[in-house]
Amino acid sequence: MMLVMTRWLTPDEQRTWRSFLTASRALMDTLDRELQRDAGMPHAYYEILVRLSEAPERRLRMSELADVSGSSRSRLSHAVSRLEAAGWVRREDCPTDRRGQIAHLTDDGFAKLAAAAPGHVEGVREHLFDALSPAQVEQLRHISEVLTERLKRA
Amino acid sequence: MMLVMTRWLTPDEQRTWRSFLTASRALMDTLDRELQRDAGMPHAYYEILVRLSEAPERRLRMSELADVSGSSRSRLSHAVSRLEAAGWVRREDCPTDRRGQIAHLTDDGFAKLAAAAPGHVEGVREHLFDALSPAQVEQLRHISEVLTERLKRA
DNA sequence: CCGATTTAGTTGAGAGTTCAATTACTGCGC
DNA sequence: GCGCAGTAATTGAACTCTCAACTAAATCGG
Repeated sequence: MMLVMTRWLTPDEQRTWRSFLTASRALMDTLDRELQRDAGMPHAYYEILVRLSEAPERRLRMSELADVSGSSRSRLSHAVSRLEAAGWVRREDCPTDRRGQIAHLTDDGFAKLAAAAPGHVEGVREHLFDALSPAQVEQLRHISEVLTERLKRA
Repeated sequence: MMLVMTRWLTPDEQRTWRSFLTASRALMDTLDRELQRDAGMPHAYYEILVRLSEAPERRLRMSELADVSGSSRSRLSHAVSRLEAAGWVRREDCPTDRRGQIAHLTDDGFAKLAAAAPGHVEGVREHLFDALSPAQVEQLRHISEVLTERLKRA
């Protein structure tokens, strides 16, 4: 029989955890809703377009795009299929690896992104940065980097 | 014609935003996956059970449950249907408002929650609190509370 | 070089979420 | 009381995401 003492959360941790949960959920939901309303796409799709737009020649291997956009491969595959149907992304064969596919942001996709970006950035500013002091921004960055680092190991 | 200067993000804000996005997504994905694997339910369902378990008599009006669990009404409705099918929740008529429904956590549901909680709490501790100093926990709580407060207005 | 393992990417099914429409009831104003 | 705006909750369709299974190609060990 397995018997391990659970390290329950202290009241302070409990409060922190619930606040964090509520805040990040509300923030993401709000931004997602705004993006859906103004640009007709979920935030996950927006991020795919952003990452592609920053890549050299606006091209990225599927697996690399999955990594930087925080998607599973399967999710990315489905998403790119939709983005391709919308005409915002095209798939190309990889010349050096015949298993590979390269996602390429089209001009239409870039235009779409350029049109959506100001509104979205305004949302991020309004709902996140306008609420925080410079010191808190610094703290949040540090905390997020520590967490990201730790979660990458797992 | 609408013409508003976009207040773009500074490099520091950019970095913070992306880190936060990556970290919170990774954290939620990890906890969701663990909960799905160990308890066969997504985190959203787990939270519904938690909130019910804390309510007087383990009963809560649907709309109130939606509020505290951060669900839309529609989402909650679908979710409770599933939880009801699993035998963890029952719906009852509200005696004071004939439009109302009351969600009631069953004994099976409570047992299920009690079984799932230690593993989940361990995950929260491992992936979140073990990575942060007490000062950072304090900072994160404060930041989250500010954000929650602001997002509630919108 | 060859079989075994690993990696890249896709696919389909099932599960969860969203959005808009719908039903039913409450409570307000007159 | 009566009509009417607002509230409670559900529903179905469309969409997104997850998981496991699958194909195909690269790579590794002998």
